[in-house]
Amino acid sequence: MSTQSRRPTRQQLAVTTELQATADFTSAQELHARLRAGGSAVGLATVYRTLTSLAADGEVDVLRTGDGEAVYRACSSGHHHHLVCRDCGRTVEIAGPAVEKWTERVAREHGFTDVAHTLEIFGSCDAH
Amino acid sequence: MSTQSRRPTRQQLAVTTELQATADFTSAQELHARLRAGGSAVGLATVYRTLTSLAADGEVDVLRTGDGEAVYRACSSGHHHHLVCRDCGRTVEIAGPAVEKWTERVAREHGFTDVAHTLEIFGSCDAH
DNA sequence: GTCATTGCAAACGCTTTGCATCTGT
DNA sequence: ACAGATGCAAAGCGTTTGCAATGAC
Repeated sequence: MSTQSRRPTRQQLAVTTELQATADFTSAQELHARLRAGGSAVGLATVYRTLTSLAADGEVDVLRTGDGEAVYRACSSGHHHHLVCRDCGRTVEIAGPAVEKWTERVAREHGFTDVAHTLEIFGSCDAH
Repeated sequence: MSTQSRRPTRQQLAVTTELQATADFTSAQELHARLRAGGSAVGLATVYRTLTSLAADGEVDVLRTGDGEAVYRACSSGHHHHLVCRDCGRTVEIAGPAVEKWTERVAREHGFTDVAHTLEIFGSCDAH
């Protein structure tokens, strides 16, 4: 089902809409509960399938909470990384042009093309 | 059991020793398998309990892989990243002092302490 | 002897999947 | 009509926990 084409169905539209209506990172379970509460019931499996597919196409950001739950958020456009508090889960978006260039260069130096990367920063934020 | 006091037993010693013998982040399962293979069998639950406790006391770093598995590493062991070929799986170890400093600085600027990070670079290597 | 630790297996929570049904085009 | 999406319930996986047995001091 994945790459490049989604949204033919009521369910997928409900998921993407609900996701975009939420600024914060949201778990699949929570999204599912919210949809159900909002009247537009969607199967949990479908929520997972849609989110997985959206993530594969890079249309949403995914990351893992400290206890291993996946949380999703509609991309706020462009490429960026996350600074995540391991205590409270607060996240800050980070842009780092220097890092982008560095990864690109290092990869090329080793003969790699079509370069992509993942970077997450963890710490304890001062709200503690 | 937790805070500040561990290691009275053969099992806990085996876990910490094996962990320190490994530079990279390692999952509980893998550690368990390695211990078993190495002759010093330890129950899986005990491996988990020990790692959790060590992590709680800040004696090991913990983070989550992309698929939600927890991986552990003895603090202060050599740190590096990986450049991974998405076609053949070939992996190159990368050291990037600049990136280390950058993540540290960015995190501090946002009031985060106790900073750790994950970074993986993906691409297609020239062996194709 | 006392109290913490171990090991096993059962329980858990999140996620994925098999399969029959339903939908969109 | 057909390919793909859906829903349910069952299976998977990593992780945690209850509890009796074991081990440390």
